[in-house]
Amino acid sequence: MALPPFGRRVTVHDVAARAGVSQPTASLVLSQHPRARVAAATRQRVIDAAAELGYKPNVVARSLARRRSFALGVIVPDVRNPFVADVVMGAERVAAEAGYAVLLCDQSARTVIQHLETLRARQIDGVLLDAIGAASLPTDALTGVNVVLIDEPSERWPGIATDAIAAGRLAADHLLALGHRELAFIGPASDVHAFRMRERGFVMRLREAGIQLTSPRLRRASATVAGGRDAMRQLLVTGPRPTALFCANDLMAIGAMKQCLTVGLRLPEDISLVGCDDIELARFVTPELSTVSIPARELGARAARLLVQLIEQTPQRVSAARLLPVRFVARGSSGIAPTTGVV
Amino acid sequence: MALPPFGRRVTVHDVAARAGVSQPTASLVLSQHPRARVAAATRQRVIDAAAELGYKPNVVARSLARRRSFALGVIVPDVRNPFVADVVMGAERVAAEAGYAVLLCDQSARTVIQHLETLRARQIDGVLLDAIGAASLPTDALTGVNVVLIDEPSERWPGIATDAIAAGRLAADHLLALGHRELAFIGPASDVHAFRMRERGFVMRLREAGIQLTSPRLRRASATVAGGRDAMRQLLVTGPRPTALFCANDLMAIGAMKQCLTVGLRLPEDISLVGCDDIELARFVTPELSTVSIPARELGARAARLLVQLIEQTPQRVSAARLLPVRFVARGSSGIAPTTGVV
DNA sequence: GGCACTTGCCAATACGTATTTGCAGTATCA
DNA sequence: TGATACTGCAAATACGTATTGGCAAGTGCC
Repeated sequence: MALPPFGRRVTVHDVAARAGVSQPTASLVLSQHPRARVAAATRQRVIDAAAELGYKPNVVARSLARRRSFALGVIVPDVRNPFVADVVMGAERVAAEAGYAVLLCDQSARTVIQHLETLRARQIDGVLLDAIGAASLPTDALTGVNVVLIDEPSERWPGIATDAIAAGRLAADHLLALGHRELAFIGPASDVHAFRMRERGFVMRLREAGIQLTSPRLRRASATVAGGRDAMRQLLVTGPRPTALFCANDLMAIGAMKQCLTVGLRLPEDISLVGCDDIELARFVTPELSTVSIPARELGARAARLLVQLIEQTPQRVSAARLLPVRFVARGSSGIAPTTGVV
Repeated sequence: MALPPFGRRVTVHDVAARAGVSQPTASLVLSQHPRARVAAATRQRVIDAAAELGYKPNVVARSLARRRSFALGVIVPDVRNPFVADVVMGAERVAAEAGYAVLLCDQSARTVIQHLETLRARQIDGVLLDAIGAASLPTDALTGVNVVLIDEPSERWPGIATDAIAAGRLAADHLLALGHRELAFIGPASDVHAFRMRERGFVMRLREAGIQLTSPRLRRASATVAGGRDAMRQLLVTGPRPTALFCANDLMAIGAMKQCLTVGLRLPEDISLVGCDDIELARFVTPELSTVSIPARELGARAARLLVQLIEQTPQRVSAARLLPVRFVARGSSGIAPTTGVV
C-alpha cells in the first residue's frame, strides 16, 4: 500500500508503481487507447490500481502533451439576453456530455479578437461564435482554429443557423392576414445576419403584397428592452402611426410594448405587435407576445455537437441539417387591423 | 531572422534563440518576475525578440509548471435566470481584467460535485459558487479549493452576500405602509440562503406588526416565471385572497402577476405585488413591478475580486464589505390596500 | 591584491501525461 | 534448430514553461 503523500494528487506514476508497471504502460492503459498492446492481466492491474488510488488524470498535463485542451470557447454578445443564455445552456450541456469544458466569453468583457487571443493561448480545441456580424469576423484571428458560427451563415466556416428569412416572412404573413397595411419594423443597427434576414424576410413579404416599408418605419436601436422602447418612442412621434409592428427580437418587442402601453395605446386594438425568439417571458407579458419561435437551446446544442465532430474528425452522421426551422406563435399582442379610416 | 517554422507557435525557446540568451533567462524576463536579476540590456533584448516574433505564452504549459490554471470556475443554478446572468457577467469582467478565464458550469448540465471534479482535474485556481443551498454544499469536494460563496454566508468559506433579511423587511415595510394586512409570500422550495432570508425578513417584519403568515399563504414553487404563475394559481383558489404578495424573486413575481391579470384581477387595485432582484424586465411589465433592487453585477464582480485576492494572497484592501446593501424600488404593481370589508 | 559579496546568466530539473522506439522473450514456421 | 514474426513492456523523449542551484565575472573593501 504505497499511497502517495497526503495532499498531493495521485499521478500516473503512483498508479504505475502500485500496479508494478512502468509509467508509460500505465498511461497507455489509462488513456484508453483501445489498440494498445497490453496484456489483459496487466491492463487489469493498472485499472485496479487506478481505482484503488482514486486516480484522476491531470487535464492540464494531458493538454500539454496532446496539444489540445478539451475545452471550447463560447463567444457571445451578451449572456443577459435570455435567448443567448439559452443557446449557451444548450451548448454547455452537449459540451459537458462530450467531455469538454466551456470557457464563457462575453463581448462585454473583451472584444472578440482579445477573447480569441486568450483562447488560442489556452490551446482551445474549438470556438463557438454566436451572432457575430460578418463584418466583424476577425478572419486572421480565426485561422487554424476550429470554428462553428451560430446564426451567421458563411462560405468559409461551418455553422448552424435558424431560418431567419422565414421568421420575417411568417411575421409578415400573420400581420397581412390580419388585414394590416401600415407596418413598421424595429431592429438593431448591427450587421448580425439573423437580424438582417429577419428584416429582409419581413420586407420582402410586404413588398410581394405591394407594401413598401419607408425609412421612418424602419427603426434601429440596441437589441435590448430599452432599445425597443426608445425606438418605439421615436416611431410614435414621427409620421402617422402604423397599425402593426415587427421587432427583430422579443426583448425589443417587450420594450416597444411597454412604450405603447405607457402612451395609452391598446394592444392589439390600436396596434399589433410581433416579436421574434419566443423567450419564456413572451408568454408572461400582458398581452402575451405573438412571436416567431426560434429553437435557441437546440441551436446551441447542434452547434456544439457539430464543433465536437469537427474537432474529433468524426464522420458526420445525423445532424446534416444546418438550418433549423422556425414557427409562428400567435398570441394576444396581435389582432385584426383597426378599421379606422376605412369605414 | 530565424523565424520558427510556419504553423508552429512561437515558444520561449524561439525568443531566447533570437535574443541570444538561454531559455530560462527568456522565461525569467517574460514571466514578469519584477525581482528577477536580469541586466537591463538583456531584458530589453528578450522583450524586443518576443515582440518581433509575436510571442504569446502557452497558458497550458505555464499552468502545468506553476500548478495553476489562471482560470475560475463559476457554478450557477441556471444561466437563463437574468439575475444569475448578471452575476456571471460581473464576475467575468473582473476575471478577464485580472487575467483569468471563466469556466461556466451550469447545474443543468452536471451536478455541483461533477463540476467540481472536472474543475479540479483542470487545476482550477478558484471557484465561485452561486446560490447553492447550504445543505447541498459538498464539503469534501471543496477541500483544498479556493472558494467564494455568492449569497450563501458561511462560517467556513468566504463569500459575498446581499442583505436578504433587509430585502424581506423592506418589502414588508412598503406593503404595511400601504395599509395591507392580508399578506402572502411565494418562494422556491430550495434551501438557498438568500431566498430563505428574504422570506424570514418578510415574515419577521410582519410578526412585529402583529401579523402571522399562515401556511396557505406561504407557497413554494420553482424559482421561475412558470413557478410563480403556478403558485399564484394555487394561492388564488385556497382561502380568502390576500391583498398583497411578496415574491422571492422577480421572475416568480412576473409569473404571479401574469396569473392575476389572467383571472381578471387588477393591479394594484385588487392586489399589490412586490418582487425581488430588480431585473431589467421589472420595469417593462405592465404594471411595472415594485421590487427590491439587488446589485447583481456588483455581487458577481465583488465575489470574483475576492476570489482573485484569495488566490493571489493579496492583502485585502478596500472591499471589506461582504454584505451588499439593497434598496426598495416602488413602482406600479403595489398600491394602497383596498378598503373592502373595512368600510 | 586577496577577501567577501553581489550581479548576471545558464545548466539542470520539474510539472504530469503521451508517444515513439527498441529490446527482450515467446510463438510460428520451415 | 534456426530464422522470423510477434507480443508485452520499459527507456527515452516530447510538450512549453518555471524554478533552483551554481558558476563565472564583476564590485567594494581594507
